[in-house]
Amino acid sequence: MPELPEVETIRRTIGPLVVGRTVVAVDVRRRDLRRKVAPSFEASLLGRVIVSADRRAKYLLLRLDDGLAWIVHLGMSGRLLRLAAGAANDGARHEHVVVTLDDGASVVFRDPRRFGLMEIADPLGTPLLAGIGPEPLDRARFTGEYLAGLRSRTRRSIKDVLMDQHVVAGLGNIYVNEILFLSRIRPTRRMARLSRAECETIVLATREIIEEAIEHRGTSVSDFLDAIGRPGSYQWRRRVYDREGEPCSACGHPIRARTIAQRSSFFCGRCQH
DNA sequence: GTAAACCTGGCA
DNA sequence: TGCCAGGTTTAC
Repeated sequence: MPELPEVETIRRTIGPLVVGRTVVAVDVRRRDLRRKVAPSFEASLLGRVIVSADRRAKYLLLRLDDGLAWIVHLGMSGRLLRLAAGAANDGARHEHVVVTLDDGASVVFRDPRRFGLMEIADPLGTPLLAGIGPEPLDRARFTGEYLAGLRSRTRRSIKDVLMDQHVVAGLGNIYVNEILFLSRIRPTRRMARLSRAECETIVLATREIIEEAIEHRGTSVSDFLDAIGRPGSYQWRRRVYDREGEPCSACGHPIRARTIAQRSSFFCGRCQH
């Protein structure tokens, strides 16, 4: 489900509802997520005050009053939702972790596929966040010069490179497809064969797409909902993702689909070179 | 590099 | 029944 804009949307919706609250109960119903939830998880979270809600790449960081953070990755199908005190939640499945706060509300981690993960750790020390590339909206670090510097000795496609979290943080399949369409560059193009100007174009397109997607509170192509159950609206602005056969918004040529870097990819064969 | 793995649900 | 899905990791 979630790439950077969706995680950012979760952060913005859940932050004001949990910051300042104390954790009064922690219920881990299933530990076997993508990585096993540590035995110390409950004790590390219980009694702590949530002091801020931050995001790094696709990770949500709920910082605690002891300097550690409750770090959550939503994987493909994960959701973090806030249930008000006494809210009916009958028959809900796949709710693997429930954290109750001192106002009676709870934060629920629901993840049918269990590709998500969570831990309590120092964000500066955890291997989870080590080596992640610059945030795409960081104008100082994610630049055309930076991208151009990655061109030498790699045979990787630009799509593969942009989805690599070590290169740039938080981009996934939907937004990389959109970014390359806006850049007019085919997802199959070899990184090494991009011009410096094309690297600049990609950086600008990334910023534009990601800012626009955050403004629209993410993409709900099947089931993404924010922490209070609202869908995003970026799916109505998509130009290529999951639009195989539909006319290109720029030239009318049908959008093509093929697998690139192990993921379904969509592009206009006329506009993108 | 690419393929398969993790796991469940939805849809043709 | 089979294929696909917003992600990441591991193994040829």
